[in-house]
Amino acid sequence: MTNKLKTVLQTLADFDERELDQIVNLFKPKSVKKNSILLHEGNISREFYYIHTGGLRTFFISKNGQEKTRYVMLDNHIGTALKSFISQKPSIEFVEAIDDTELLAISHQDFYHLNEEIHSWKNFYQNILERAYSFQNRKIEELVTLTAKQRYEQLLQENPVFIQKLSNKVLASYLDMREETLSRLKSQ
Amino acid sequence: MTNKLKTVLQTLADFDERELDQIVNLFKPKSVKKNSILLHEGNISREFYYIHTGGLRTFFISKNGQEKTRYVMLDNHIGTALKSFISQKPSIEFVEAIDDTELLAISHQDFYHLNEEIHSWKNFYQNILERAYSFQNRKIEELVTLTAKQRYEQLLQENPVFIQKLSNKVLASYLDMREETLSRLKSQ
DNA sequence: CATAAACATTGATCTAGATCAAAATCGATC
DNA sequence: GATCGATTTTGATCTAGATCAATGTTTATG
Repeated sequence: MTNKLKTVLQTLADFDERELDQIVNLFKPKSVKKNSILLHEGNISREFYYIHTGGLRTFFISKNGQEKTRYVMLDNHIGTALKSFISQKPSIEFVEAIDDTELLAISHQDFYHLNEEIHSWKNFYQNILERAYSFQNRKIEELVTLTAKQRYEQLLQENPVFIQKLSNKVLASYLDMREETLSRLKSQ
Repeated sequence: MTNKLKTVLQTLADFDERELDQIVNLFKPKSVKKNSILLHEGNISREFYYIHTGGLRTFFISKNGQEKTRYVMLDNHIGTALKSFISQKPSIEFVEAIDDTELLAISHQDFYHLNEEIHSWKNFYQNILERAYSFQNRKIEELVTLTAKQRYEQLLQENPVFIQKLSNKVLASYLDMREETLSRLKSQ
């Protein structure tokens, strides 16, 4: 499990073997059941995750009670409720397991501590932030230029695994449409 | 003009006086006329701006030819077409002066060079990225949870200067609605 | 200053996707 | 494996905001 994590870390910054060992030792294994909540709205996001198997999603609940999925992490991906993790202020987002999940978690404290201990960790974090920014940049473009159908078809092309692994309910909220609309799009 | 820039820089990271001098010397003054294009779609974003007076916006053009304003910088704010600036790949965004504008610009080369020369510059850049991420995070929340009217009213409350300084055309595209819709909301 | 071009307003109509409602299917638990 | 709750599908209707169109109003340019 930690070997795969090392590979992922190396794609994001230039660590030597000793540094990688030091880093992955700070990632603690965790098993969570489907539908369990790892972070509840109002609490501070204090962990950063690497997903070994299964998956997590972050979502928030709108004024009129609808769940809005912001981000999905599947096998071999990393992430967390980033806004609260950055600011260490209460999160408006939940983090939830969308499946039985095996993951590795590093605490916020250890994460920031690595900034001082390992020079490349700053580059790693910078890289995470740049990617998170670009991801959202694209999401905004999609929201303001594409129809529901186009958003669905683009995901089908670029990330079909999402459509296999997510429930319609979650997938619809990720694509910013109602379940009924997604159901109709699928049956075309 | 450079003194105000120093103040802004200091709110974002911890620089000493010597470092500030070194930094602001890399920012070159520029005067641009209203409606002039500082960055054209397809070109690489090679400058980062501090706006002294006037304002810039970034926008892109959708498949069906509509302008979509992503980001607006007014007096004493900083920014650029960030995605292309980060990746140094061709931009899908334009940068345009929304008014006659006096600004200071630092080149991408100098900007990244400062990463090696001034330790706190990494923190500065990290801070910029965190803010850019959070800004977009919020924008997505607004797009998926608020009505056109609510988005307009929120901006009226939080940033009325935008409503004074932007043309209806630009403001409407910033709020993701048509000019006609904005016009109707304003006259209520 | 005149004239064209860009921008803003107002009204009428249209439509993508939401909402409401009910039936059908799936899946966890005893 | 029967049962209850959650999820998905299907149909009917509604609506926020887009689109289309015409007119009024600023603003740039020779």
